Amino acid sequence: MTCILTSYVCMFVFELNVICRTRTVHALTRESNHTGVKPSISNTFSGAFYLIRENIETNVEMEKEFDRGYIKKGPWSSEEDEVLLRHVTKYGPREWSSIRSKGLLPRTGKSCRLRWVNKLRPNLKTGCKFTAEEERLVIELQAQFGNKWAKIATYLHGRTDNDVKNFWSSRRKRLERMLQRPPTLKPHKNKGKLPLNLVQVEKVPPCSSNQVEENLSYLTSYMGNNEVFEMINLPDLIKPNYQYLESDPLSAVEVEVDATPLHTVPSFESSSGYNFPLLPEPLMDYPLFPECHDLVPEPFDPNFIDEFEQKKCSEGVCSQELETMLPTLGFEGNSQSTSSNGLFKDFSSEIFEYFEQIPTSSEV
DNA sequence: AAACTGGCCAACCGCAATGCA
DNA sequence: CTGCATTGCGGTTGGCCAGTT
Repeated sequence: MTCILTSYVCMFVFELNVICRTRTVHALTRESNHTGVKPSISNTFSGAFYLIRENIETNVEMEKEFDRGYIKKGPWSSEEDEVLLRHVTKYGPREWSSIRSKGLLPRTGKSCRLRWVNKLRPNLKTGCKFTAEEERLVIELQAQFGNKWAKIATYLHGRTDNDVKNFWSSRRKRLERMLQRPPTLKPHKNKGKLPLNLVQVEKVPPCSSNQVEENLSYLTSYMGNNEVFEMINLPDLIKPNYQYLESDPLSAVEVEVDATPLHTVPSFESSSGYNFPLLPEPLMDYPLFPECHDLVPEPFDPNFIDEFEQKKCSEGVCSQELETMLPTLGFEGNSQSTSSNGLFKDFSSEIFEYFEQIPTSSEV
């Protein structure tokens, strides 16, 4: 009896999770209602489609469209998200192509997978900026692995390869732009701060975004100053294995900027070249922005996906799957996190605005 | 107030790897 | 072994938004 009740509670809570998560996604992401695309069957179809399938209505025209091979592209609707989440709940994050072949969504398997991985997966730190620590980690890992974003992302709790890639890309663009254009010190950008050219490098702790920029401004403002170029070319002291330093001035500057004084970064092996600490497994804990803590109720489970395989249930959603999925609500078996705070703490306040709008069963 | 610019991010595309018949 | 389907990954694009001119 207890089990049954627990299952029902879990089911209910998971449904809430599904609803809230999809609402959250769309509260956080900008719904592009004005994409400029003409309203056509392409636009109206996908939203209506799940209703057709879910409610087992028949709309011959739309079914024909689907059968004709119509594939929707572009932004995802909350309805589509819900359908996708239901599929993943039922079958696990797999069989992406079957979502289309079963007629659940007019999306390609690739598109579905991408949506799940980047937006719907549990424990994603959606809308949360990279912390200084994450930034530093990305820089280190990128130097170690190159542009292996998926690999790098496994070391960053709650970040997708797309997140890392975008972060790196915009960071790189920023740096490029700053190097291309001699900085003009604008007073309004340095309110209450020392003039950038007075910043002492040795006082700058390991990189945060602002500090990186300040450092860069400091460096670029001294372009042409031999002393600075000597500093930039310190890789032999700091990161001797960087081969590309001399050929890529941008990288050189990045390294200089990113190069933290050795004594402040215990994880660096300074004596035997640039040996990053071995990272056989994704890091399980790292500092977060205070506002991000709530988004990550428990350590990331790198085997999350595997658990679907181990716990594949013959029909519907079993309680084990729910346990796997429910960590996003703090139901991972940790009694402390099942408090009311823990239950909804990973949702922004916005979500409850949406939530209140959801009609109750009696209203429906 | 309008135009411009840069940052951010979601999503697409092409290619490679893998699995399977 | 081969060909096809599926999955995963990295690069790229395009749209929105906020800040600046």
